[in-house]
Amino acid sequence: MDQIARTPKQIGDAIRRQRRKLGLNQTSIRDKTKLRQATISAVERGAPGTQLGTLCDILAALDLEFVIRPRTKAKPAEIEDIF
Amino acid sequence: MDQIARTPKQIGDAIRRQRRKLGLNQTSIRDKTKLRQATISAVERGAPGTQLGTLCDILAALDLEFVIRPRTKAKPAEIEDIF
DNA sequence: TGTCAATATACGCTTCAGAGGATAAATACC
DNA sequence: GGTATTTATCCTCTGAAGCGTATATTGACA
Repeated sequence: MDQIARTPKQIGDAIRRQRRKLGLNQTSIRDKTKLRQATISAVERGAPGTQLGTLCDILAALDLEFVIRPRTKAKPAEIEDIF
Repeated sequence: MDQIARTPKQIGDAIRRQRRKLGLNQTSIRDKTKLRQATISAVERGAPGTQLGTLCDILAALDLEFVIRPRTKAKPAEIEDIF
């Protein structure tokens, strides 16, 4: 359930997964935050230029949080989007 | 040991803590990445405009990773820098 | 296959991150 | 206190994020 994320792409994926799990669309996230639907889209697609504030706003809207920890020996199965 | 982080400030703090734990200074992170020392400084100080790519580069240099998970009921002790 | 919802892109605009480069201010250490 | 190291801040410039708005594309489903 917890998602390991080391790249913008993995972070975007984890966000999209959780959003869908909550049965929400990008527009509803836009309403919960002050972000545009286009911005949500960019984040989920892994835009590396996404700003930290933007990301934190989205996480809050999805009731998610970051945990920062030393890297684990990656079981490949847990890191799903190397490419 | 794992750090909960919900804001740019908390993320910056966790990074700084780990960097120091590893006995590194900002200049050595600059050498491991292609970032300027001034940029490392800004990230650790919690600049909300920090870009995701920048952040991931720093995490990699410190051998850290993100985990994204549903928010836990915060024990205040674990969330140390609300202000 | 046609239609509506959902997501991805586009244009123009403003703002700001991070670059190079340099220096001030703080911290540590003798 | 004096000095060296480390971290914060400043200047200018370029690139791009996110904005508003609008539209194209994709996806879901009857």
